[in-house]
Amino acid sequence: MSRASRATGNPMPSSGVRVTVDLVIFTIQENRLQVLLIQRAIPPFQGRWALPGGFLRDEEGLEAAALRDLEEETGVRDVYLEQLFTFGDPGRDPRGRVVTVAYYALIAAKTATLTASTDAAAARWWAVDGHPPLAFDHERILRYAVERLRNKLEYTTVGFQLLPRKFSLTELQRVYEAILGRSLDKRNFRRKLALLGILKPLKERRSEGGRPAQLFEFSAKSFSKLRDVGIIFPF
Amino acid sequence: MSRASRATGNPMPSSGVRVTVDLVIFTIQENRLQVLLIQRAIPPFQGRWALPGGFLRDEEGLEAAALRDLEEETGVRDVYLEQLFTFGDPGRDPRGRVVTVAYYALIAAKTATLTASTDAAAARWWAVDGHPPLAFDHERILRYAVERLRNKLEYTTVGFQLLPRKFSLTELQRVYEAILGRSLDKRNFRRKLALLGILKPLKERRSEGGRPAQLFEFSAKSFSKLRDVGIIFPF
DNA sequence: CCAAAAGTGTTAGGAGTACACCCATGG
DNA sequence: CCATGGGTGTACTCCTAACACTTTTGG
Repeated sequence: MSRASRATGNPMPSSGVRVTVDLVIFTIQENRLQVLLIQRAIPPFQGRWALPGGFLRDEEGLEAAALRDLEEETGVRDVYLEQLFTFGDPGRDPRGRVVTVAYYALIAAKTATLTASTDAAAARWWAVDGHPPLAFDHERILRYAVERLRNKLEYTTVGFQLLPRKFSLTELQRVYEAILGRSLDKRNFRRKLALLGILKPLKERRSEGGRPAQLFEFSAKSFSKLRDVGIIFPF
Repeated sequence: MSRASRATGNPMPSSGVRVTVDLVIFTIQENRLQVLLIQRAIPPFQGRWALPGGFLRDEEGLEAAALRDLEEETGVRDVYLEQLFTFGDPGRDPRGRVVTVAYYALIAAKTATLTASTDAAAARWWAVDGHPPLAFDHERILRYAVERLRNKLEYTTVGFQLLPRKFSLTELQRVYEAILGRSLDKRNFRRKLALLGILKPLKERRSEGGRPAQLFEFSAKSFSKLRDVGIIFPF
């Protein structure tokens, strides 16, 4: 049947399937990984917290829909966004058959404004280890997103997406520690970064109750080189 | 709007979006990575080769749809199957808005029967480096699948899925070489495998024109240990 | 001068890589 | 006995991981 429908040109079958895009939006606050949740105002799962998301519009690409939702929720654009997984079990939404393409996004601390534009529902950041029960199968989606983020952290440079353009090495290390859930050795961490050569030292320093820290910015030029050579990034 | 539609309980919008599941089915033949393609009998892309796939049924899970298609095309069950990516750009299918959830599958050499059950269209294996032009955006899907397979090969044990239960170390090495596209050092390859302890030597040997080869089977017990410890698998 | 955070080197162990010859069988 | 593929060990390099004290600033 499947090949037949493609091969024989049967008209596209009518379908009760709806497509949504859901977002796992991460940030770092107080050295902890946080996720943006909204509180549902109506059934099903009234009062429960859920991942933000919405239906795919007819002439809209998947990533475009994710970016639109993201901007509606947080007011930010130009963030790291990556498709996570597509969830389509029958029965995962009591209102009908819904296939959800999940994305995750990384936004720099303090960038988000959490536009309270939308009606009734609350929206706030929750620590990933300490969030309330979630609606639908969103717990599963969130767990999967955290797992993906942890893996990506180890062989890419996504971690920088969670920091402002200028940052100290200690701040960067805190990001890694928050996501990986373990502490890292300061000297080994710094040596590895120096070796990778992907940080540009700035002339600025910043004080925070002790000796002022050298500030850095991420050097995009070296980023692509890193990817090409396939260097691994294991702390 | 997106949050609103979830939060306020608007009725599910009607949608022109259709969902299909497409399959990249890999096998190894003649020491080369092969992919199963079908030839389209009618427009659009009449005569072009394409990935097998079909529309998602209303009460069918995504993976179930992929397994059903797979069995229809090849007659095999119990194969490695993994969701690859979801492609949803408007305009990727001239017949209308189609969101495609792509899966890739690995089947052991000579397992597939290529059931010629379906009407008109041809179906055959093509070497991945040497396949004809593809319909729709299937070239992109195939490239992505190969990339994913290469990556997975390096830190998981998916490679074993392309071999029959009993195999020699040389056969296993050929699989790795075919997928990675480079030759590997025999001694290093064998030492690494011995170190991982995921192969069970059998009492059997097999002759193939030279000294008979020791046969092994994959030991599932050690597999889980490998994943838990997070050992990497880089040749 | 004290508290707080930044910054800095060495060593030992494990993994990766390169490399060449003998072994067992069939014809 | 020869052709064919199977099987084995060593040395070097590089990366990882463990580990403690000094420096610079603000109050």
